[in-house]
Amino acid sequence: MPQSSDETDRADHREPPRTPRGVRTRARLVSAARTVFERDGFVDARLADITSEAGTAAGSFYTYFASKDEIFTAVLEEVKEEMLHPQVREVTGSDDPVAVITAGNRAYLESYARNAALMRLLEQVAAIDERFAEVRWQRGRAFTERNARSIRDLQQRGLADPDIDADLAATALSMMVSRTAYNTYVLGEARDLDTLTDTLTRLWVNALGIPERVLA
Amino acid sequence: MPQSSDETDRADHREPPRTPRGVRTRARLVSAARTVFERDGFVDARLADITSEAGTAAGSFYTYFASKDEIFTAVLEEVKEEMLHPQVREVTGSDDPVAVITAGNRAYLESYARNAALMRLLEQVAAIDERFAEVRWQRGRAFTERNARSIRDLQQRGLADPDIDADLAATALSMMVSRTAYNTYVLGEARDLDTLTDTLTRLWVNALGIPERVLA
Amino acid sequence: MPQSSDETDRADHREPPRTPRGVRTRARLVSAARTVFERDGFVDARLADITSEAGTAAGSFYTYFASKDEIFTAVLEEVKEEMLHPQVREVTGSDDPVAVITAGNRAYLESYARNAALMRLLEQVAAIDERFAEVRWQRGRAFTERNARSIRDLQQRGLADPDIDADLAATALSMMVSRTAYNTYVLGEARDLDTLTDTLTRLWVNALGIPERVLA
Amino acid sequence: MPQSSDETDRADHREPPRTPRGVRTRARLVSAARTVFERDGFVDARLADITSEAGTAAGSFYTYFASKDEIFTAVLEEVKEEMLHPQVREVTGSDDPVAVITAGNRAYLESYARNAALMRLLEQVAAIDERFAEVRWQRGRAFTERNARSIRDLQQRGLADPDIDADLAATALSMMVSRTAYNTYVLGEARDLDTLTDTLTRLWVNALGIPERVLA
DNA sequence: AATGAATGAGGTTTCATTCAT
DNA sequence: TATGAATGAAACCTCATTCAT
Repeated sequence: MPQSSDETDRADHREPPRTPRGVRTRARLVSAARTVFERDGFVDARLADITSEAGTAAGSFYTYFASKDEIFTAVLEEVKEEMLHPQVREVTGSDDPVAVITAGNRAYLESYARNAALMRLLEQVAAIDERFAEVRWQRGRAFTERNARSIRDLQQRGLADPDIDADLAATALSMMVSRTAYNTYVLGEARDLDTLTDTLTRLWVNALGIPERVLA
Repeated sequence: MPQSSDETDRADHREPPRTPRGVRTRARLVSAARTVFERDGFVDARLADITSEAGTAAGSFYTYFASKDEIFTAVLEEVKEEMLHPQVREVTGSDDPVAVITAGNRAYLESYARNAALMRLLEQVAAIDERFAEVRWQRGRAFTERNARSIRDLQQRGLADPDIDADLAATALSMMVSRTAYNTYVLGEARDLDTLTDTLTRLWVNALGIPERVLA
Repeated sequence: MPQSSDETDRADHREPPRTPRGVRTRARLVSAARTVFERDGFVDARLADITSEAGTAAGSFYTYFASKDEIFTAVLEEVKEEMLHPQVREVTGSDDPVAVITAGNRAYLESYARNAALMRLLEQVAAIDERFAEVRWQRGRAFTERNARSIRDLQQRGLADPDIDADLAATALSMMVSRTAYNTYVLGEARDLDTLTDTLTRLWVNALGIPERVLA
Repeated sequence: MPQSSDETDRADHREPPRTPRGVRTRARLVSAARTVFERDGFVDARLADITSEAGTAAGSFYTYFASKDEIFTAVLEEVKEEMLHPQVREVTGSDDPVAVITAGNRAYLESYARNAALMRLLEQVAAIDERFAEVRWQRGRAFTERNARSIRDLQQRGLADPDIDADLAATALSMMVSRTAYNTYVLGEARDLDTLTDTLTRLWVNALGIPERVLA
């Protein structure tokens, strides 16, 4: 009778390292994985490339990860903070909705530009693998829900078109921004950050029917 | 550029069939490829699956195609018309811009819903392979440019906010619609077509500052 | 030059083994390759035959070699010493040119007879692949140049026909010996070693006009 | 009960063509085969290359030939005359043995230079396939035997060293000439035809001990 | 915990040969 | 006789994964 009682016989994730050396090796692997994934894409990346980039033996990979998926998850974990475009709620110090939206969009675009390689990678993996599409969706959800709340708030204050479905609008406008960012920074359709921010913000603001005069 | 073909390389595309039988076999392969690609995704699709789905010998694949890429290109060719969401210019019979935009969006969404499996596939391949990202971009371009012209026209007629960068707006709004369609029909976030059309149209119309009264 | 390696190509040679076990495995593969090549010829030898002869998995071949060419090069490396027919300069202890030539020819023929299977293989590969023709040529060159120097020396000492082009004669006489050896030991035209040595030596000596009385 | 009663069930050679069209097609195939063999070598030549070079369909090959070997044999047949270096017996009109040898060597070298591509091919095939080694051997035999007779004749007339084994010497000297020709015209070690002829002839004449004064 | 060699299933690709038209 | 498509055996090659040290 096997002692493992989990879903399958095969462990599909590994114990975290118990020694400082282990911690270091694992970190080197994750960092190497990010480099290789960003360079070669998820599909073409070979575990051998990752281990050689990390300077470890091929076999060491399995001390910490059970699969390419799993190390990719670890990469996502590592870059989580980096990915979270700085929240701008209080940053602006302003209650002007347009100022908030402008700041949010700008922060998002700057973050996108900085992490373009990673964003391309994320899109790639999400397009291939449903599990990671789910991850992306969960993340976008936080952002979208914040936008939805904000829209509802504006609607209640009479500052946004009340006939618009807030959830759907939040999704659609988020898509507009994120996908335009993808076009610009991943596909390389060169555009000026200021123009981009201004136009996207203006479209966003107009779309929701936020009164024109609010614009600076 | 590693994968481009040089002079000395083996031929990387094949002669078209010269007999009706050949035409049939090739067509069976392309059709089978579409089925397999849509089912398994580009990456996981095996040539053996395609040939067995087509009912041909494994080797017959190479009579018409040199690679998975190449048969995928052929699939794209085959579905080209299917993909072109019906142009709605005259269909509406109206000159009302909102009616035109509504009709355009609805047609796009219906087409997307019909071809969801294919659209997922396209996104997948475009995310993996730059060559197909380029193909997708070229196709979107036609659509986007039409929108840009339309926006400029409205601006000149005083029916749209003249301060907006028409090209960028066209891209951004197209992204909004296409990506929301992806969310809905590929990722399966269930939404009602009417609500979707209305909301996207309203956002689009508002975003461009097209006079409210024109609506409905 | 189609088969030469460019920068972007996959590595076309492998790292040497880093452990004794690896050294052993590699050696088994090289030895097996020699057996298979000598038995089946270069063209008909299959990598699967080599690995099964070596008692390794098929994939292990690629741990050490990138191609059939490459393991053949390794075989050549391994047999390099074996191939070098013992140098006879001082061996004879004599300064008599005829004795030196006799000893050289005999040593060459004996070596050829011993390594007939390998010599057939070499001829085969050199005839097929320019790269190995070059290798053969480089090796023969050392031998031929030694002969050319010897001829020039005899000419200066008045012991050989001074009107003969020493380099060309060296090549031609080397060809005479090596090709006759091939006829005898590879194609199997049975001949007695003594007769062979004597006749070839006599032809060689006469050809250069070395005084008859020096014989015997 | 099968109607074929030959050694095997499979016909391993084909009937000659019965119609003028058939004769032409066959001839085109043989000619194309020669082109392809000379260009790509026997091993790398594909039947598809031959048929496409001949401008026939792939299947037509088997109307006339059962295998690559067989069409190669047909190529050899076609070039038989071309290959036979002009016999020089009476051509010289002289009875001077040196003049005869000179003329023979010169004719051989000229023929070799003219047919270098073919000679490379022959060497290649002979090195690979015993059956064709045999063919080459049979052909060389005629030449060698003529030389052996000539040597014996000279020996009887007191014009050549009587202690030399005439058959072996004939072989060895033929090898000397043919292999030097290979070096020169196939491997491309550039040499002047006159020097080549003179040196080889002088070596040959000296080797057999033909009196010096006979030289022109 | 680390190493790097060994494994072999799983795919791709080629091309001589057959076959229906 | 000619065609060209279809065939499938037979190789090649890769790389995630395991394993002995």
